[in-house]
Amino acid sequence: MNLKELSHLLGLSQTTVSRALNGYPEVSEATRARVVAAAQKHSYSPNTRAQGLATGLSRCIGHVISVNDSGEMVNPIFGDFMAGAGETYAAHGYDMMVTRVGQADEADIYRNLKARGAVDGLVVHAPRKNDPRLPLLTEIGLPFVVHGRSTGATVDYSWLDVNNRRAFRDAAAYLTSLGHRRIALINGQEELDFAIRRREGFEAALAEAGIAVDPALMARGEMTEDYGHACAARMLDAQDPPTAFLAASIICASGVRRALDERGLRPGADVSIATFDDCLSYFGNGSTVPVFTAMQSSVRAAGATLAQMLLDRIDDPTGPHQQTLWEAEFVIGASTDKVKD
Amino acid sequence: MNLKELSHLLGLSQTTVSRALNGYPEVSEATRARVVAAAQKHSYSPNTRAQGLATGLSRCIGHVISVNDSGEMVNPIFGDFMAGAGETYAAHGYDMMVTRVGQADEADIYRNLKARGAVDGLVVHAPRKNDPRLPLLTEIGLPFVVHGRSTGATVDYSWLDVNNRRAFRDAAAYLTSLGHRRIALINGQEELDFAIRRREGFEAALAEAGIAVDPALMARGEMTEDYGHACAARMLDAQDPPTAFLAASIICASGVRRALDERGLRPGADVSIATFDDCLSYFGNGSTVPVFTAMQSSVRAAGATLAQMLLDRIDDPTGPHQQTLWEAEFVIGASTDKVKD
DNA sequence: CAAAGTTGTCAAAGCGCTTTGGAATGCGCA
DNA sequence: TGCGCATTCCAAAGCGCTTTGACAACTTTG
Repeated sequence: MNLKELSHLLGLSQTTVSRALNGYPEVSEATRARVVAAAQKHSYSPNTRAQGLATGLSRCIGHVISVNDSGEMVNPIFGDFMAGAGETYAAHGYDMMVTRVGQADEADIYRNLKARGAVDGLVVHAPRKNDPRLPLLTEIGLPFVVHGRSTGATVDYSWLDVNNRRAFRDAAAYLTSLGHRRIALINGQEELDFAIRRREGFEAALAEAGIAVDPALMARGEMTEDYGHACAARMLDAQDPPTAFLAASIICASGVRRALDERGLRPGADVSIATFDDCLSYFGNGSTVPVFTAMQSSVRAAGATLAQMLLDRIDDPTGPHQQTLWEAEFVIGASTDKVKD
Repeated sequence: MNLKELSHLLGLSQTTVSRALNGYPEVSEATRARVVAAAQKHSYSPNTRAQGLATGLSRCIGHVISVNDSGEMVNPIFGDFMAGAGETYAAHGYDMMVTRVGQADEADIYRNLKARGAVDGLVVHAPRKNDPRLPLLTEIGLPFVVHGRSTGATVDYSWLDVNNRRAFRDAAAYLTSLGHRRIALINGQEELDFAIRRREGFEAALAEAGIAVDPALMARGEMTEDYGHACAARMLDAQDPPTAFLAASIICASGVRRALDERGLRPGADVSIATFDDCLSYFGNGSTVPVFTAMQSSVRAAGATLAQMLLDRIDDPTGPHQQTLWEAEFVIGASTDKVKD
């Protein structure tokens, strides 16, 4: 069923039917009602591609997930982010496209997305320091918003970020206030901007407490459960082990916890763990009392909000950039306690 | 840059340029080389929508993720599955579209996807028993493949599934062989077909060992960490607690483990845990020796294979259906041991 | 009652591509 | 020289939609 057939059926022109369906005022309400009913009855929906060709818009948003060439790590927050963003898109009649890309051909992919007119805009995930994507996208004129920020960016851009520096500073300060002085940071990959900020926050808190940073207590890497476990195991088995851990994600933290359990150490009572919590739907932080002391911020909410920011930007590509900083909520759970001596 | 401009630049007709780029034989190699070079230089890529309109194909695959209306659970395997599928799509020049859908308007969404010509085919996730989507998609003529199977389906269809029944039968049998007789099943939602099969396998193994099933030791629900923890906590605190657990996913299992830890019980030595493992990239099952005794099957590989099956099907929509059953690999880890008495 | 404005509708152009059905060109061969 | 046959290229139609500009058919106004 297409426009032509439908308009024939109704004895109207394609113009009128199109206008009736798209809410233009030049068509009488009686006609509109008749058209809408017929469209419903014959389950007519305009062909996406034809509509896009005619309007010059794709009504589609791109999400480029970069897969680093070495590992084949998929970001665990991806699903929840998409669920949040998808809600917003659906409400505005947008589709959502996902493109996988290695880092080698990164620029090509973005250029291609633009050249093909495949998307009207896109969300930049996992921004790095001096991320080359921001100037690139600005140059080729593809509207975008960034989940996070990029230190050293030479262009202005829209972003939504969590105050990672503050969150980690506060969490580390909380641990020092409990008397901990051997605090380990199990950080994400420090190519990523948020990980840099987290480290800075961590170091600031230590400095404030007059504690020297110990490189042996700072790890960086892909935030898997196994990574959390391996780092914690190594540190706990070393001489002068940490009495507290600061983990980059609840999945990491769960690996840290496993390392404690293996050694007969109880989280909280023996060794403290604090973690960042993205509020993943499949990995909550306990239902009643929080399992982990955590800095939490919903990645799903971030997805929904960023999607809205992007749609706004597509509506008005020359308007001012929206820049939003969320504070993580700090909750105290069962995994931290005064240092044991 | 579009075809018209490019052909003007080259002093050729649009036809010739289009044919040159699409590898048609009617154009001389010299001309083709010249055209390809120019396209490269001006970074020309055909407009997706125009191309689609002309060919009648979208070169896009849909993935519909159903979000159940109550909870807002996102399937943790989603990211890894998409990463696998995306690789295949990219290699064949296909895009990947994600649509979020509640269960209420499910049929509408699928119909709409077809009517709009938004996708050339799609992957059905999380099939249920007698899943209405299979006859629906067959009726509206949208090629699809199913990740899993649907008991009671009235139509023939292509699928790839893991032998869940066998996997859970074997794992349960392994536990009984270790002397366990109080074995708990922490299952997924039993609306989902795979969960039904798992339960059947579990029950079969118990029957073979002459053990009566105890409803108090069988849970079903969304496979979150918290769910695994809550079920295990409840069962362990009851009188006559289980001596072994069979968990539906490694995330669930990790919740079960937490319940053990809280109670000072050691996995393996005190209480055994076996689990299904989807080989998620961010939640491996230990790097050297497996943490959990597990039935493992890579969901990422499933994504890649299913994508290929779908592309085959789109190529030849009337051909025979491909139906593939994978056996999970059973690995023995540190989380199981002889029953303690 | 003619002129001017409103309202509801339409024919046709155009979005950027593919593809059909020719049409030139060059070549060998009679 | 002239004919047939590849080879190489092209003009134009068409994919399904939106949108411009025009036009009837009615109202309103002076």
